[in-house]
Amino acid sequence: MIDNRINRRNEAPDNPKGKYVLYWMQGAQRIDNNHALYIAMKHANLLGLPLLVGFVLMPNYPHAVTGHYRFMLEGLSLLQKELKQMGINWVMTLGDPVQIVAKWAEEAALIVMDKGYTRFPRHMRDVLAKRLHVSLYEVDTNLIIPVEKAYPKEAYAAYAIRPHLMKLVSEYASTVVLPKVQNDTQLCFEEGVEGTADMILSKHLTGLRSHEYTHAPRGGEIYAQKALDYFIAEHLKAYEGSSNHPNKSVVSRLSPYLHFGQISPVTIYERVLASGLPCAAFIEQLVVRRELAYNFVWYNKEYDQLERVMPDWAKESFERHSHDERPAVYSLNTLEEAGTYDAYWNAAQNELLQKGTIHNYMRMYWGKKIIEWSSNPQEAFDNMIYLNDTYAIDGRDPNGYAGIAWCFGKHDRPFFERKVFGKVRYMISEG
DNA sequence: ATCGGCTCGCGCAA
DNA sequence: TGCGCGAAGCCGAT
Repeated sequence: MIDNRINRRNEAPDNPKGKYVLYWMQGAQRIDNNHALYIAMKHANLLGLPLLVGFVLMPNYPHAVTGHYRFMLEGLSLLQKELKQMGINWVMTLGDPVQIVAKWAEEAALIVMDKGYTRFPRHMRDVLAKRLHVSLYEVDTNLIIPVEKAYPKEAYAAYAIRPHLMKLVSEYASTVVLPKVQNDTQLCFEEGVEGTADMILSKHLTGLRSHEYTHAPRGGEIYAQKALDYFIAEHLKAYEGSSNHPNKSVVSRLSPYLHFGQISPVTIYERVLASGLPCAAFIEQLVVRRELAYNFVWYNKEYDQLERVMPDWAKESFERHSHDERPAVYSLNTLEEAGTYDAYWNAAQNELLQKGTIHNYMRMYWGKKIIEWSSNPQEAFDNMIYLNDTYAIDGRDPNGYAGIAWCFGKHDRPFFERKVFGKVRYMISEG
């Protein structure tokens, strides 16, 4: 089944003079259940070459703030140590991935990379595929079912994709067993960036917009595993009973780890199933809702353009209600500072600012309210994208774009006419 | 507290 | 071609 995750991205041959196999790691920042790492190790062993894992640290990733980088760098510094212990070379370089991977490629026998799903990571991979003159393989490892194997087009709603996913999930959710490293020759890279998250932030990332979380989760594969253990032990039972009751809000807290690929959904799936507890509601989230979000961004490249996101019935409905009176109209600034009249909404916004996450249910309520408080849907949409991308640790993620689009009728059905929203589903605070 | 209706269009059986 | 049904909705009737 691992072969079904590989996409050969060019026609170029291996470089017979290559000194190493390169795994350009970007989206899957982990060792556990990393299919791209597995493929790269297999190739290295076959060719008798050492493996180089290269990560490119971009100093100006779109929308990223210091808190995002900190979480990611915490994970990378642990990862680097683990790889070294396994006999695998690691280099992290500051700059533009296309330039740097092209440079690493000069001495590589072949290249493996993980897959990017949203516009920017995807574009970089497309550019590299055209530019490189050495074999380039792309591996879909951040989904249980690779996005193109799951469904061949943009799904209208969850019901369309659900049976396909559920039919394939057990086939694809199997543990990756990494081969032993056979050649652990140490390679030397002078341009590598090293040190703790703090050191790297203060030395190399000084141009960033500063936003630090007061209650951030800690980044890294072992903390992802701990969060999973904790969720299964303490919250899975309640999740099955009341995940749609906001006052009993049960969160898996795994989405920041999933966003940076610090944990594999395969790992989560297997561990949750192995617990023996009922888990249908959680599996629905992990498999159906998550893969639907990836399906959305993969097949609809304008996933962050309101016009391209709304179904026609929602468009017409919003238009008919464009002159409805709003209960309040808030500026981006007021929203950003959690200064509305609604204490529940402010709490959700403050949680976003301080922890970098919002409970799934609350994010929908959060979004629906922004629609109600904006003079038009376009402004609401743009503000939601901005706030989520900037403040959520897992912003800039398919789940975020799909969640925001849902607030505007995407993947949903029409409902009873009401003010401002028309036939688009509305939500009110409960208790 | 619980239930059917609201409303649209896709997916699939027929 | 027709029918079932859908992310967390609301409303009014019982």
